[in-house]
Amino acid sequence: MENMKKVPECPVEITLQLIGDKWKVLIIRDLLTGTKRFSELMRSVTGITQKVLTSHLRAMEAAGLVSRKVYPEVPPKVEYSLTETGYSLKPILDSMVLWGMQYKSKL
Amino acid sequence: MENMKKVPECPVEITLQLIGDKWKVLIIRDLLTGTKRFSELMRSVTGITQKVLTSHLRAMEAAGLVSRKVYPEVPPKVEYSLTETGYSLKPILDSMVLWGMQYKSKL
DNA sequence: CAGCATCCTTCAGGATACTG
DNA sequence: CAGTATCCTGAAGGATGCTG
Repeated sequence: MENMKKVPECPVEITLQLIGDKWKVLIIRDLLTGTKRFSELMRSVTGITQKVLTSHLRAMEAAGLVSRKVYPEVPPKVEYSLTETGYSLKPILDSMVLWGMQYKSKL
Repeated sequence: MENMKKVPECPVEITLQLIGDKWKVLIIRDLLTGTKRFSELMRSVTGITQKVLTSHLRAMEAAGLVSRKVYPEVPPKVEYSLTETGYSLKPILDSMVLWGMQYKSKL
């Protein structure tokens, strides 16, 4: 059973496995400001397609970072929000924002 | 001239453009502990190939994150280290390490 | 509205061989 | 040792159409 490489020893690699992806970071950034509907995310995450947004939301849901709430209405309404674990990523995002601003000012 | 999307407005996207890549994060992590030779990086960045390591180092050099020092010897000796800008990424890496550890302990 | 199903393209990254 | 040069594959992601 050498296929248990799902859990790397190194902490950074764990983090990368969960959010080491451009789209995921952008989705989390937008969810940090509060609950969003699917269509809102489609608009706020510039350039993402339905398929990609869906698959990433599913993956993050499975990882316990995002929760999905379906309202049994017509037309359908689905809201996504960060779980406590997902929200705990905020420090990482914050430092990325801070660094990005500093880097930009040096250009 | 709509091809000027090289500099996104959003700080997070700037950061992602420079280190939004699994390999780059791992390379930076290893350089944070000090100057490394090419072969040392090949070993410490588990699983990376020569070509990929080279291309990422070049990109990070161009971005001003990494400096490359060539010693005119035989056999060749090349050392890579973080620039001040590159080192300033440490808080991001630190928060990723911290988060990774916390997430792991919840599994 | 919030998706799922398909098909198709692209290119990051891997494998291999060669060199100053 | 530290690369460069090719070739090649897979899978991430884009485009489009359909539906509960």
